[in-house]
Amino acid sequence: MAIQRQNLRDQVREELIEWLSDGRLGPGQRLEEERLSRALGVSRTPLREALANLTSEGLVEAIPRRGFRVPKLSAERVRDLFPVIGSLEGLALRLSGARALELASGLDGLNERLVLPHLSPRQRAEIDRRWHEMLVSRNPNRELATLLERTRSRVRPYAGSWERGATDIEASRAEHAEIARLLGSGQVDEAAEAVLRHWVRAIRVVTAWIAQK
Amino acid sequence: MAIQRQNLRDQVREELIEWLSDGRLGPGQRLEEERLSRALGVSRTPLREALANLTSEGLVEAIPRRGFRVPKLSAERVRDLFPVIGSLEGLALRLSGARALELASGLDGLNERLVLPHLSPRQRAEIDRRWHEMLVSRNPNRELATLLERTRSRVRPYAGSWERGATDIEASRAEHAEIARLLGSGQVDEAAEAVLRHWVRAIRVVTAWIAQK
DNA sequence: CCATCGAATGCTGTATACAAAACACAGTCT
DNA sequence: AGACTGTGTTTTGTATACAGCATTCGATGG
Repeated sequence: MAIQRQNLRDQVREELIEWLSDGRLGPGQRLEEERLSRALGVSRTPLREALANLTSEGLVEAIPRRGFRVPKLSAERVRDLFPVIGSLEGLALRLSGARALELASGLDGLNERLVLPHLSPRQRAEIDRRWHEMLVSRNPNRELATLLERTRSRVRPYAGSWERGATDIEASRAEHAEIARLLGSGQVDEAAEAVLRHWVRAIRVVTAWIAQK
Repeated sequence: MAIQRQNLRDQVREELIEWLSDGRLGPGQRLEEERLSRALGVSRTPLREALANLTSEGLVEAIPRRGFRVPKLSAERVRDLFPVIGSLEGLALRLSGARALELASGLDGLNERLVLPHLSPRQRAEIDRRWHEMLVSRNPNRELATLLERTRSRVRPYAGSWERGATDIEASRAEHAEIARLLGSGQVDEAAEAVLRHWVRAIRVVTAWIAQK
């Protein structure tokens, strides 16, 4: 049972996150308040409150006197955010402790699907997302969980790099497998380090993809 | 020279953060929009946008149909946030690399002042804040810096625990010194671990202080 | 034909107005 | 006496109106 949200601000917020995730709002796009509010069926006030909300999470950016935009793809942002996510996921693992042991098989199951040949970049990104989601699912720290979720949603627009050629999918699969193996054998600290390395290595891949576009 | 902010939303935001930091707005307090907007000299619209903004950072919380409040002190929040901060500061150190070496003497200088006998809890908290600020000042990762700053500002209301008796000030000083020593000798990874331990140990102190109040 | 200046248009930033929900308090009923 | 209901007041949530800035497109001059 979903929580009944009572104010438009939060409903609009969730809807915008949805639109940002599925690409209906893409990087660099300008968010014209009048058009958007009509599309959402609300007035500009709750829309602007939702946008102000998303601004501080970095999902949209506000340029004074020029309104709101979806941030453009930026190699610098990838370089900065990926290690942060890696570090936070590592912390999540360490805080999961023994509860993380049982994750290994589930992680492996998802991981195998990552390399299926017929997948679209979007599908692959979705599997990867769920893999990382499962990875931290035993973490009891709520603040960490929301922080991770929010930070990860900021790198959602970079999911396009999962196209063949751009990402060495087999390398990712192997790293995932190694992390799951370490986890399964109780080497949580080592797994945490491997997660960080995994994200740091991904920087090269994604920045190269950005440059080549 | 401060950046000339052009919209009221951001100005109000900064002002509210100021009020939250210096205690003019204390934990549990209700934020009546009409009164606040009059006090700030703006209308409710930019105020609400600023509040919506602060909501997603956790500095205020929104209760539907009941407005905005300053979050109450909560032991759970301390347990959750402190390790996150510790982990992020550790990452900041590791990303600082060799640039962190030169920090040691400055850190020690501040650290000595932490134990001066005549300080108020507020002054001690301020010195501690500046110590940690300096600790991560060589980190080149902007995203990490803002994330750290924001997360740290959420635990600002817990600064009252710096009163004598509540916090073992000497223990903090010793931990700071150890971190600076590791840093000075180039053992950055060990320093990062020590920072995390430092924050984890502080959980006990601060939760005890909350309970005893 | 190109460049530069200016007016028009569209959009943002802010204020205000209105409706609906929550709260407080008093009066009434059990 | 205690609890409940009803009314008045306060406060939030949303919509709309208005002013001012930015951008764009066209006109005019070189």
